[in-house]
Amino acid sequence: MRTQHITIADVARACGVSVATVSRALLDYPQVNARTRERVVRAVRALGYVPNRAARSLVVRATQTLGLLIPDATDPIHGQLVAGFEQEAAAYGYIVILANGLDDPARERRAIESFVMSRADGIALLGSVLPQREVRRRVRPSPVVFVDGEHPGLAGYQSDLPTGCIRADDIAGMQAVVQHLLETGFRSIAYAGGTGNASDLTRREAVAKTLQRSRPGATLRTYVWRAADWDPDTAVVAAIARDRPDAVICYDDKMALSLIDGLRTHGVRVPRDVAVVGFDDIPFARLANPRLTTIAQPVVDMGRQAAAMLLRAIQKGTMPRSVRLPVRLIVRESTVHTSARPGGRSVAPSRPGRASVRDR
Amino acid sequence: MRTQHITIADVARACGVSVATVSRALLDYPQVNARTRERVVRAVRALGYVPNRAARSLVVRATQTLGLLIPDATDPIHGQLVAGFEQEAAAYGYIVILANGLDDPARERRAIESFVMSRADGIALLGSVLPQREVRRRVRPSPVVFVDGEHPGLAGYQSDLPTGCIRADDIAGMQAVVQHLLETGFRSIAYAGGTGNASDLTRREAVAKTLQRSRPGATLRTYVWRAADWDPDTAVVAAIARDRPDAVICYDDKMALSLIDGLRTHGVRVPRDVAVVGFDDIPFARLANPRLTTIAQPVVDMGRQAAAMLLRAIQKGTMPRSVRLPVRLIVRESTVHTSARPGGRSVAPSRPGRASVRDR
DNA sequence: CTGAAAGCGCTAACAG
DNA sequence: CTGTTAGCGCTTTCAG
Repeated sequence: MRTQHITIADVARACGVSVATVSRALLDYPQVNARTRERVVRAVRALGYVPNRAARSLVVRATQTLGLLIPDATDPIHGQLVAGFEQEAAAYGYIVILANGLDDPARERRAIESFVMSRADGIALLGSVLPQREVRRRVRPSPVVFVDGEHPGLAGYQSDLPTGCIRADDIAGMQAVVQHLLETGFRSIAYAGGTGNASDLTRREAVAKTLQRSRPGATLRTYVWRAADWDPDTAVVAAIARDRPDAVICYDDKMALSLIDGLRTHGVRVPRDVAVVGFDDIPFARLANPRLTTIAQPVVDMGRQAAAMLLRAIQKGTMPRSVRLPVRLIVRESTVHTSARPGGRSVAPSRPGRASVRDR
Repeated sequence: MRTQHITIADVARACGVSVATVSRALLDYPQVNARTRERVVRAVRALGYVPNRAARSLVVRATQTLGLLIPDATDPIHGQLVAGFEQEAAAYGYIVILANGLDDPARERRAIESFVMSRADGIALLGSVLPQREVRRRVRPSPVVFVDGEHPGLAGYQSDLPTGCIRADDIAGMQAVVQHLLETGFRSIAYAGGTGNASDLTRREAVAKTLQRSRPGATLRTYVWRAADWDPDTAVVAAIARDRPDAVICYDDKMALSLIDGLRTHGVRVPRDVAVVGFDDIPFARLANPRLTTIAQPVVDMGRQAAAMLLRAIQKGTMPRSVRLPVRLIVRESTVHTSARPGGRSVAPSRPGRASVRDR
């Protein structure tokens, strides 16, 4: 345990050259003699030398490190983004330091400060609950990318900064959902959400607007789900079981699956009695029974793109423009009447909306 | 973008003291004059100074960093471990660098080397596919913790190193499952797995042994699932639909849920025609329809413990002993005949095994 | 209580 | 092609 780490000086001594030569050999400088390099490489292996990144980054003023903040690693959707991000970063020799913000501004500030202490060359924030300008100020001069910023002030997605923001096009997604539901013949459509963050507000608003466009004067009944992730909000479930709207659009898949489970306990059948829609297309959406109609966000890709944007910003010194990524409506059983026979096949909706796919 | 970072020298200059004093003030040395400290703190805030961790760790020979390798952030079970690990690390002021090994030895070696370059004070490996001694050698002198090591040589869980290993007690879990199935009246029991890693081999073996103990001579029919995570292995599904074993114990919940979904397509009812058991108790297990009987591992806690063990090893210089954590059998609908009525309630098994709970 | 100075391990001029 | 040397930003003796 108390062994010191091998340093470049040890290697230099071992093969009778200067530390500069060892450094150059390891950095693949072309001017080093092939035989010298060979000796160095051999000594490195023999001694088990591994360069000290801290020392290196101190002099080159770059850490080859990206910081990634996510709300909560427990959520599969965040995990997928992490996977994409880490993959892209690793492909370019960057390491990633990870922090969970838990939707708490204080924790998020601490995480950001930690990234700055680590002098991360770039920082990505998923679901940040802080104002974007505050973040920019804190991390300056490192580039930041916001993925699905959730600061309430961002509701409507109009006020994302012009560069360095990545978003799925929730609004288009919700329009497609509403259109699909209406075309399928559902009349009373409700929304279940309630986190109060930007995307919750935006999604609800998008549903309301789309609904009003086709049926002026209609108001959107909204259920406020207060339970934590995965947990059923029994009050909401009971209310929906009682009200029996034709369809409920949920904030995300987790909520939708919880709701479906809760409704089953109440003896309410989905989609026959109440249709349910989710958001995200987590892997379980298609394994649920009934399989869940949802909006797929390209999450892994968003993670990859976040890293790629940072890498480009680091290299070029200028942050790429913000992007809005397309989502896909995936129609599955939870919004399509199944035949009476248990285990029966799904029936296609009359006319699937544009930009939608039918699954299976 | 091109602004230099503020250094401790800038702060010193700004308040007319030496860098040593600034350093001491920031490190809360008791001997600094209260008024001096005040001036320093003020300057720090005014200038937005954030210490450079690389510089600091170079001199103190500690990085306040933990490395965490997981197979794949996409998997919810791994995400939960990450959450626990990061939480514990953060609570003690450590940052975590994350890498995905993807069950690939080469990637895992690269990740480990990266941790060593970062001079992580401790390293945790989830589902490592490398021999434990090789890993120890590579990371020396840093402490390593193995969580659910998956190197095939570890099958049977006899050969985990005596210190620094964390494992769920899969074997006890499988015994409880088999016992539960037999007591519930299932006779032909099959196993579906096939990753070939340590826990797959061990779980299968545990099932086979337990079965043989109660019915000598019985052989365990095994289905080899070759599809990737989440994807149905259509051949296996078809085979099970044809063979109709009374119950299938799956390697993990993902496989179990895929299987259930596949069987539904074949018109095979779970549990009426075939009962299905998973492993892990991912959040979706209890939202599935039928709700999935499974073995719960304390994953978040395992993450926390992994970090705690490393922290203790860092502090005391000696690694705690390996631990085997208890698991819980959670009996849900997928192994209990439901009433004919759709949406019907579950019926309790005659005598739930020890260490098992009934859910809901 | 504070300052000067010596590194931590490495890279990058600058000489040779 | 290789060696010498001056730092990178910080902590920590050692003197005052």
